[in-house]
Amino acid sequence: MKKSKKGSYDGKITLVDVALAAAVSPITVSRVINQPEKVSEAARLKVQKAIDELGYIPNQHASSLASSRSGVIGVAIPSLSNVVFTDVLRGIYKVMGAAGYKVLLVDTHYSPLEEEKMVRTLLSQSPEGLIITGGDQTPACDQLLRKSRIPLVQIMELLPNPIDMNIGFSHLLAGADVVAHLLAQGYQRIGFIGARMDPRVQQRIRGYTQALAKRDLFEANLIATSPEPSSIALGGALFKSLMAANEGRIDAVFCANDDLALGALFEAQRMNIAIPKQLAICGFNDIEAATYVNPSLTSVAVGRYEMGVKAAELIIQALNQQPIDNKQIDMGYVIKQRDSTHRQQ
Amino acid sequence: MKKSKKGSYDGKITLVDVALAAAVSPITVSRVINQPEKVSEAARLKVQKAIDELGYIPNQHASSLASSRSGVIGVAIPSLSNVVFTDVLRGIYKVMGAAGYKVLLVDTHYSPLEEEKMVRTLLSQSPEGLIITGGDQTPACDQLLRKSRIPLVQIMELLPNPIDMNIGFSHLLAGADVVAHLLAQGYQRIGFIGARMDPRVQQRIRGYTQALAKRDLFEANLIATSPEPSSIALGGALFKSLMAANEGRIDAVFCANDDLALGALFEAQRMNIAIPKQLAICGFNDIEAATYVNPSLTSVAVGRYEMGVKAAELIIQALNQQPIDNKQIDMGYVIKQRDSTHRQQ
DNA sequence: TTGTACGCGTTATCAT
DNA sequence: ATGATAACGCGTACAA
Repeated sequence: MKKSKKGSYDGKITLVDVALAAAVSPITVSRVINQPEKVSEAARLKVQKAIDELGYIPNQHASSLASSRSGVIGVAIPSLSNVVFTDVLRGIYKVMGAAGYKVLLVDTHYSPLEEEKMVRTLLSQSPEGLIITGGDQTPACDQLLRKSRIPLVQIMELLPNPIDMNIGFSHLLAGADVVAHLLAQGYQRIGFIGARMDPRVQQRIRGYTQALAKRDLFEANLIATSPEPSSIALGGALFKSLMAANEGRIDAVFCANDDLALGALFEAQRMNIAIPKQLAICGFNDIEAATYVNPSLTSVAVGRYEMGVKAAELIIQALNQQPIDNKQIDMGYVIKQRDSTHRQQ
Repeated sequence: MKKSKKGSYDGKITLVDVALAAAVSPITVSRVINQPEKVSEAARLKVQKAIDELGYIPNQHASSLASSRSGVIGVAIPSLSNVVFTDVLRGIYKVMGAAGYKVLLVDTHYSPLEEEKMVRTLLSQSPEGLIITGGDQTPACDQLLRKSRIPLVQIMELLPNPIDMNIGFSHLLAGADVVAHLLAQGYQRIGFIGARMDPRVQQRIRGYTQALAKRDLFEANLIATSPEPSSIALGGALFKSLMAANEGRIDAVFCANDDLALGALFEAQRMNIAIPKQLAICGFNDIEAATYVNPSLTSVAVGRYEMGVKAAELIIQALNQQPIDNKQIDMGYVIKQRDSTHRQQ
């Protein structure tokens, strides 16, 4: 089962095998694959024929090693079971796929330590670019990334000290704006429901707290949170404890995401609380259900797919040595007002 | 910026650099990383120190090339924006991550041609195993996979002719069972709403059609479909056209998935149709919202995460040369009856 | 347009 | 337990 110096059979067809079959040199085969325009029509056809007949598939590891170009972009996200990230991913895959890059995707489970481990994994694949979530890296991971000298985009939030490039929006401002919206609608006792408590949720809470405190409307028991992953079920449960902790004296709930908001909304319905008459509910992320649920759910919309696209484009620009006018991009957000927070009607 | 024969600096630290720093041979460094037990305590410490100080990260491409072990498992799914697949993915990542394998994930966009392209991409990375969705490969892709001689699992549905291993459930039986359930509840004119029309949805329709035809209850205009991706919005739209096409004479709707079902449910509410009194709605996949929406939504539950786990375990078993008792595994399904199809109460 | 020589960073093999 | 040597399969640089 060994393979002799020149292309004897071992199951794996190599470039040398193709070269032998086509009666050309290996480098010509290489060129047919990578720079067909530099090869004569005749040679190209011969080689292509051999490739097809032998079912040759290039060995990307050998190619990467020889050229130090892996064609791989590493991506690290905190969770695979959250639309928020898969939407961004779709944008990344779209652009990277079209540009001929493969995406190596890792899941950090919201843990900086896991992230560090995963970044090592990614780096060992000699990625040409990296897209990671947020700015909550361990010091070691931060060092690793700074030393790596490849284009890097941190996504999902605006960072004070980006390692390289950064694209996202201000969760702090968004949180404060939601409060402003609710106040403008006449709601006063505004509760907050949050789960998983990642850095972005914490920023939303800060925005919420600051906005309320500024009007002297903040109280600690207005906040109900859980370290567990968000879910509709958890939203319902947190809503119940929020109401209990305030003896029902709550007239609006700001939920850290739409799953929690749906849970709160469904639970409120079961408790026969009229929305938005007795109680307003505002979500975050604007998932599709927000538009169609009854009553429709006010939520904060962000161009996640577009953020993925833009992040990928930034990487590609950097790889093509094109100038990048702005290393930090604010995607902004829009509060989509719907029935669930529409008091006067 | 070149690198001389022995470890002069070029930005990339190699195994040779580490060996030099630790005053051992390169192979010893390699052993410290891959088979630490075969190295003396003293050498191990020296080498580990050098690795840490230099920030050495192994080059996986060189390793793969030399050892013909890439540590990569290729996974192909039709869509990143569908919980159904990301749930499975979570299971795959869980097991593969724990076993030290990297996952290379590609998105086929429900297209066999795209899938063939992506499979080529995957194969060029010398994956040690492959997990792909369904059995709708192009002939060329099928050939590629059969020739590849690496463990392969086809997931999501039960296939008549699996290439290698197969894990899923019968969408045909599930479709028929849903009809049986609705009939048992006393519903007679049962419509079907479907979108995207991939092979699995088609099987569900076949099951539905056969079950109805057997009782002479089938009519062509009971089916409303669209080639577009499923969404809540589309569910609402298809529901409206289904009702229009039947002049409202529909007393149950079987939706190909829960997004469509939620769309139908929300739209029915807006049309003031009482559920389940006037109309039953049954979904498919049992996403979390099905349990909590009001009224709660009957749906077909499948252990997707478990399917991902099992698929990954099959691959690993095969890689470890362990015997595999059953190359085809039926995950089964359960109809979760909830309020939306509960006529007598 | 085509080919030659060599190196990419690591591991397998065989010695010591 | 440790090391020398030769691949692994391909691309770069230069030559023809």
